[in-house]
Amino acid sequence: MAYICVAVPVPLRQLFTYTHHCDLAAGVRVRVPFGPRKLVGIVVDEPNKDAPEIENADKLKAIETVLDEAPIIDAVLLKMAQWLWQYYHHAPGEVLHTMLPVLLRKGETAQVLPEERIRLTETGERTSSDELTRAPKQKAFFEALQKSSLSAQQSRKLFGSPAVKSIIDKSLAEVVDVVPEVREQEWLSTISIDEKPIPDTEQSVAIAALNQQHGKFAVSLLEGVTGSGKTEVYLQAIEPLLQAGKQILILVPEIGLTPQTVSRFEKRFSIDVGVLHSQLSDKARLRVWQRAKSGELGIVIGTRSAIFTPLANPGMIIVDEEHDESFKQQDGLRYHARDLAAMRAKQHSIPLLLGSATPALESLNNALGGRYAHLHLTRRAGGAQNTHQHLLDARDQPLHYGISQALLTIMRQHINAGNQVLVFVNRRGYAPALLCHHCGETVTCKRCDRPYTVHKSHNRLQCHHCAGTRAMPRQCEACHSSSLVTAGTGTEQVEDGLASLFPDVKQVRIDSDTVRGKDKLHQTLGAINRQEYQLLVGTQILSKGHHFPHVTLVAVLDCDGALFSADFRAPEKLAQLVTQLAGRAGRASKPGEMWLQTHNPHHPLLQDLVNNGYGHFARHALIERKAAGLPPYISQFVVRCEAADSALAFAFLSGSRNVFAASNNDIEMSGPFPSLIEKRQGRFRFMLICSHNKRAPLHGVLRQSLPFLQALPQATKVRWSVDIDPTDFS
DNA sequence: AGCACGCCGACT
DNA sequence: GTCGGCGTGCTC
Repeated sequence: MAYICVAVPVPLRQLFTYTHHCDLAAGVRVRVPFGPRKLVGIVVDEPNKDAPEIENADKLKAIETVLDEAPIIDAVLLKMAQWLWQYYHHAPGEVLHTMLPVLLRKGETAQVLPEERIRLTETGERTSSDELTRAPKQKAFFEALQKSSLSAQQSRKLFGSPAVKSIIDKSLAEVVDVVPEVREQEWLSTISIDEKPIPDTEQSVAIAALNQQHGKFAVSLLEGVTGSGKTEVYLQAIEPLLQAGKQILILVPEIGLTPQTVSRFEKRFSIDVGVLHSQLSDKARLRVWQRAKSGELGIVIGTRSAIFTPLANPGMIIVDEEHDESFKQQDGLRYHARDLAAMRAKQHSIPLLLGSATPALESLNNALGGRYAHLHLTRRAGGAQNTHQHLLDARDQPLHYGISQALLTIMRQHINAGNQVLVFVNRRGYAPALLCHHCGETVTCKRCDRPYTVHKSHNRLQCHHCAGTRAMPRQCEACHSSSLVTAGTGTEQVEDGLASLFPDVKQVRIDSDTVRGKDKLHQTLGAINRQEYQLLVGTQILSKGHHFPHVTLVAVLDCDGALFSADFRAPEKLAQLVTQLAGRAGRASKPGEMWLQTHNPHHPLLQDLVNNGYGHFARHALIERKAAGLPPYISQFVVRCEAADSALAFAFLSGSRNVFAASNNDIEMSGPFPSLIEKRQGRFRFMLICSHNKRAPLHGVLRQSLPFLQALPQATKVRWSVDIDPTDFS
């Protein structure tokens, strides 16, 4: 009789011991009884400290069924799981759970299932496609079948269900179940290198440096301005690895995973690329997981959670746009995919490549400190000029819909020259608030205590925190005055204003309200690049991965919010946004300019950004972070707590603070204080920030204290969570 | 997180 | 007399 340590998917920071007639390998799934229910757990190797002693072994239950013949999680991923639950102080069962595709969590088989394929029958083989001239769809399908059998699903998608059905009804083809064969390094039989540009000096240096790193752990930061050809470096750096039969894992931001990105890799190498994104069906996701694990796929591209994809022969990991915030999970297991990529690369002894035009301060600090290789691309391809950036003093200027007269004049010049103008507004909707002109009271969402955003097109108010809406009120709720006015400026109002200021100009608004769904966004972007519009108004979406060759002027309407935000990362985020935006505009023949409208034209950070660029700004911001004792020079974690009863949430964090202080009075704490968004969906939110200049003691305190936090009287009545290395304080 | 057990209120 | 409200406690 063997004792087996199992991670069970419950939010408990412990493992459970079961009995079984023989030993089981770590990484195998088992169905186990757990209280009154049955759960799918995963066997782990770690000796369980919380396990009962062998004397009271009679309390142990037996494993009900073993679900896998061989481990479905390899040693490196198991090691990563262990690191995850220790570093993020999370429940082991939940960690392993998040690492697996949904179907495998549910206990579904990890074996590759037979797939429905359609092939010609004997009758079909003897039939000529000329007999189907009157049915073109059927003819096309039939001719495709003459070349090779097809998957049933793909056939229906390509030729339509009726055509497929007719061919089968005519007994020309039949449906058969076939288990797809596993062909490791399948891509080696088809790989060919498509025509590729000759790299410039900087690119060659980067590629050569990366070629030295094969088979060993090394991290490189590729700091390359927008349009300098980072992707070309990725392509040429992975080429020898692919040819050596090594797999490449590429992480991209959520919004950056476009069909164009994928097809660029597919086209260069003529190989299948596995794609993992949030909208994939569970079945499709499992299939990519299987093909990556068996070594069939040469390249896997995916968003954050793709870092958990198993690989048979890993050769390199790439994190593109590594500064992007979407790499940090913001609920549940709050991991950072970039950190995890480093951890994983180390375990596999393979290189990690981080690429960005605007590196995260954390990565830049590692590069400057010599822990990462630092590679630079400073020239835009094709001789394109950098966009010139200027500050525009908006003080005492009359603003028309949030735009100064000076800026309007510049916009008119660019439009008259036949170019496109991009107006960047950091706010959706019409206006961020509706307020009473008489008493100054704002109309607020009662659930969130935040001003409603005015959405004029629907004539409604919308709360951007809880998504609740209400009709536009006629009177002030406080003084019953009927003179309600909008305050501040959102995309919708800018769009309205520009329509009256530039009545002759076609404009389009791009924000999450106007472009719901990827298709709509791509359609709009296509129309923009065909110059169907001269004026573009939009939010953050515009800064992510799309190019606007005809835009020669980028106008940023409000930089001031970020300069005085309670979030110390706000200036860095603004600088990244502005720099990314500048990089999207103009081309060789059409140099662009950017105007940043501000009430603080002498602010040192803005001055630095505009005069010296992001690289300089970021290096300076690092010095400020060091002086102020902020990350990455210190470590942080935050305890968040939310409850309908605000006093209860506050009390839990006060109690937590006392627990931490008792454990180690060296750690610095601030709070508990309300979150930047104090109330969301009817719940009050508070946080307690804990910092220390060394990571180990900080984590030590947390490890010691967690059982006491769990035992606090409020612990079961509130929702609380721990966020290690927080990046978002909203 | 689930799920059962348990102890008080308004109903056929 | 019961059905059901959700507070408390446990899960190898």
